[in-house]
Amino acid sequence: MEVETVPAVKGRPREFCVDQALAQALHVFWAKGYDGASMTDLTEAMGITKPSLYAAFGNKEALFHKALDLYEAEKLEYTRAALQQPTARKVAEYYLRSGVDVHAAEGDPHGCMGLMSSLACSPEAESIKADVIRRRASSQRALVERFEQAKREGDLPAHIDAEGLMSFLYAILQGITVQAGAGATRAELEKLVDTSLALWPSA
Amino acid sequence: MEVETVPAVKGRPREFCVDQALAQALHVFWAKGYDGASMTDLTEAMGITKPSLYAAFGNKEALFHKALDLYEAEKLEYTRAALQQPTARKVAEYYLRSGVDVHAAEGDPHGCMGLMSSLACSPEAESIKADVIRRRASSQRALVERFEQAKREGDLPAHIDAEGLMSFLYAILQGITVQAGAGATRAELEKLVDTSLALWPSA
DNA sequence: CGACTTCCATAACGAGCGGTATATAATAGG
DNA sequence: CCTATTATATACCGCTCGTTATGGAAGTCG
Repeated sequence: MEVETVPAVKGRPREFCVDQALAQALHVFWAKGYDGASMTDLTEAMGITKPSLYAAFGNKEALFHKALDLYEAEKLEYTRAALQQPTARKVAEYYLRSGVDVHAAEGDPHGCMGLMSSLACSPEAESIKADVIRRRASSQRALVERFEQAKREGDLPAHIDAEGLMSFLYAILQGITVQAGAGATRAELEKLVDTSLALWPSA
Repeated sequence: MEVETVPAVKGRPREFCVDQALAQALHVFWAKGYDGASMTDLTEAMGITKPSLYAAFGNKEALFHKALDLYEAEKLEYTRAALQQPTARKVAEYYLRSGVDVHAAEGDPHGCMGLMSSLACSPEAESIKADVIRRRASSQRALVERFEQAKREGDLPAHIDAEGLMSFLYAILQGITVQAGAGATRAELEKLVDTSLALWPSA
């Protein structure tokens, strides 16, 4: 999978890097939300003009979906890595501590891009909401299965409801992202995580 | 404090009820968020024209703040009632069960108006965010004090961090409102509450 | 009955939105 | 060199936004 140094396409070559421009667009969407990010915001941050944007990405909605793909691949990778942890408790701890790392990071916007786009987006953005909710449901399903495996392996009490526990863990994570977006300090978020883990059921 | 049946004002009397119109506006803001609710949405739901709205409420932002006042007074009253419960556990249970009742009610929009307005609002609505966050902070302070009282009264273990527990309870509530807004069923939300309460620290 | 005051209805304002038509510049193949 | 193809740059489109000016309708006061 070598990058072709010679473009082998006919016309004038584009003068910007698509991946880099997409990363800038992600940053804008993350900071301002789908509706709040105007095409002017986006093109200025991406360093390209509107026709270039439309030629390369389609339209605003398509750009957002591609940005969301990048966001999940880069920033939400921890939701997959967490499942590999040996015990349910460690899964939860990995989930929450990584959640704090990602959603209260120094150089990135605070809060969760998916959450802020699943709420509050208003007019035509129903497809955005649906996309985010669909992705979230997939992640939640994996978490339920992981907890049922943990029950079988004995590191979760048998009386625990896996779906309830997943919903619980997800709620904590959502609370983390909400509070991070509202300006909570990292110390406050870590205290929240510590408190949550102190209450986590032990086998 | 009698209602004056004779207006005693000079000009033409207004033809709509301000309180009722505000209630309609609240419903629209709750369902669509600050940015998502257009003046046309609002005036249509309120049954009045734009000049009437501006004369009675000032502008969109002032209308929102008044709607938020009404929302807190009517729908978030439970956050104050919860503090009166005799034990910290009952405070938490009252908080969470009322949260489900309010944010997944039949006739009202699902999710929390304050939360959806504190996230994602975009351009000029910074003052909205600040207002919501300020109100939230006041509620959170009361909860911390209630938990410290509970520690003194012995119905919370002494090693518990009151701020951490408040942040935890708030995160669950925020998770409830997020999941309610995303279409979670009432049964799912109640399962989340049951799981959370099962993990609540006992004295 | 005016005079005055307040409210309602229509229509319009400027600004910003997402999206695009047009013209020009840069590369490839013939 | 010429044509075809693609990217860029400028300017603009129609639309909706929040907000307001204007004219008339509906009241109280003298």
